[in-house]
Amino acid sequence: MTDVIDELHRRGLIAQSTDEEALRKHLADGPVAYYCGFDPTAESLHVGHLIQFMVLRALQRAGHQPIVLVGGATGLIGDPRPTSERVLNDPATVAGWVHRIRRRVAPFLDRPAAEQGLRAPVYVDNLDWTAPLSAIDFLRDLGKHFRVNRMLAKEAVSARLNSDAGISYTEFSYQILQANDFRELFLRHGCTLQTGGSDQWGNITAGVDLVRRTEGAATHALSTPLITTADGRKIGKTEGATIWLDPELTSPYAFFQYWLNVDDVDARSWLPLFSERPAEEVAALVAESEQRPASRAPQRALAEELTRLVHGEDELRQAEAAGRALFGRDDLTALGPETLGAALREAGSITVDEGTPTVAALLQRTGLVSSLSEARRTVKEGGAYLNNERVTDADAVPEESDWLPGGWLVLRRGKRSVAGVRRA
RNA sequence: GGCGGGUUGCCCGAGUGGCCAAUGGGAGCGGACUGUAAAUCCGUCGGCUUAGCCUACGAAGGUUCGAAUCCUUCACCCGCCA
Repeated sequence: MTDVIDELHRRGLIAQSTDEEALRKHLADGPVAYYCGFDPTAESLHVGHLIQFMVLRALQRAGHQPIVLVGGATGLIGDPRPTSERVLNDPATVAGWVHRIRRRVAPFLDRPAAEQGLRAPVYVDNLDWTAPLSAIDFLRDLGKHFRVNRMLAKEAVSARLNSDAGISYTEFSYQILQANDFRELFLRHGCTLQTGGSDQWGNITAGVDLVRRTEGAATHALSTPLITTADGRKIGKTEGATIWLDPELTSPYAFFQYWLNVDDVDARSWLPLFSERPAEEVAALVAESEQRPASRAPQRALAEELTRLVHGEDELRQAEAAGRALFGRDDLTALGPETLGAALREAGSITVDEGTPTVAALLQRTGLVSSLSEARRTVKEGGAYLNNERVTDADAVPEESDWLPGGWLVLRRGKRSVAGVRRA
């Protein structure tokens, strides 16, 4: 059996760790309960969170016991960002996000448990033990174990102390809550390893320290590096929009397309992180990309594997088929109403009931452009297409003969943005 | 508390009475080239009922035929002095 730590290193998933030899030995001694926490700061997790699941899954495959924590409590407090204070979210909203996120996250670890007989994940919410905590308990039982000097030295805190924004007492306290999570999970589930992003390192080690002080036990920690594009931007942000894991926010088609369009440099460096293929296959795909960039081998592998992981096999098939249909540049009438309809629904579509609006209006209504002025501009620039034919008059109304079988119009802006219009 | 400087479009940054929807750069968007890539080049880049009109240069008033540009008050930011 290969060592998980070796695998994680090979894939570039480890940024920092506590005593690595001790951790290796600990993992070799038998199943270890380990956890990673996710704070509900939005209604869905995004592509940036995927890397945590890669770590969780690798450990699960190695026979260990995953625990997934959704921070119903810490999400109400907010961990200090280096730049500015967070805006507090409404408790009811946060509770809603907790449910939504938990539901979406299940397949990552539940599926391997069901299909490969691996250990099923335990789901917890830190609100369960944090809400009952009184101010007296908090200050006497937890606060006594934290030296302010050390708390101030944590990177997240010191960055804020040196900024104009300063830091509220609320966010300053965050690390105590996260540390207590580790302690609670140690006591409740025998959890001895915490994983998370490198930006969480201070909070994670605070937990390791707390468990040592209060329980006299040694625990471990691993952090993942921050994944960025070659030009230094965070993963999963395109044209200002975030790529979410929730299909209601980012369609499986858009998700698939995001990975397919990653540029060569990033695709090569990201593939080992996100692919669970054997090392040799990953290396071969990267080599192929270097010799024959047009193959887009790493991009395809990423798109395929991750769409399958996040959205499932069926959605993957549909996203792939939609891409093929819409980017084929073939005669659209050759597609057949079922294929065309399915592809356009994946890509995004609208329905018109009364008389057909102008092309400009349709561009706007499908969301391909944000205003009529932009629609006119796009047409003028030669970037608008109706059924793969360049549109020259923004105010023209599609003719009867433009409607494709099934009652569809295919609208495109530029090379990649496609939307369907369906006649009711 | 005193003195001085600043607040311009997504961001940076010109503009100091009409020729300003506002120079330039970046981001974005489109086109060409490609591989649904990068780089490069070209174009575009507030809105609308688009040869015109409306809204915009921190906020509110004022002067003027006419203001981003002048005056007054307010808010915020940055220096120097206390």
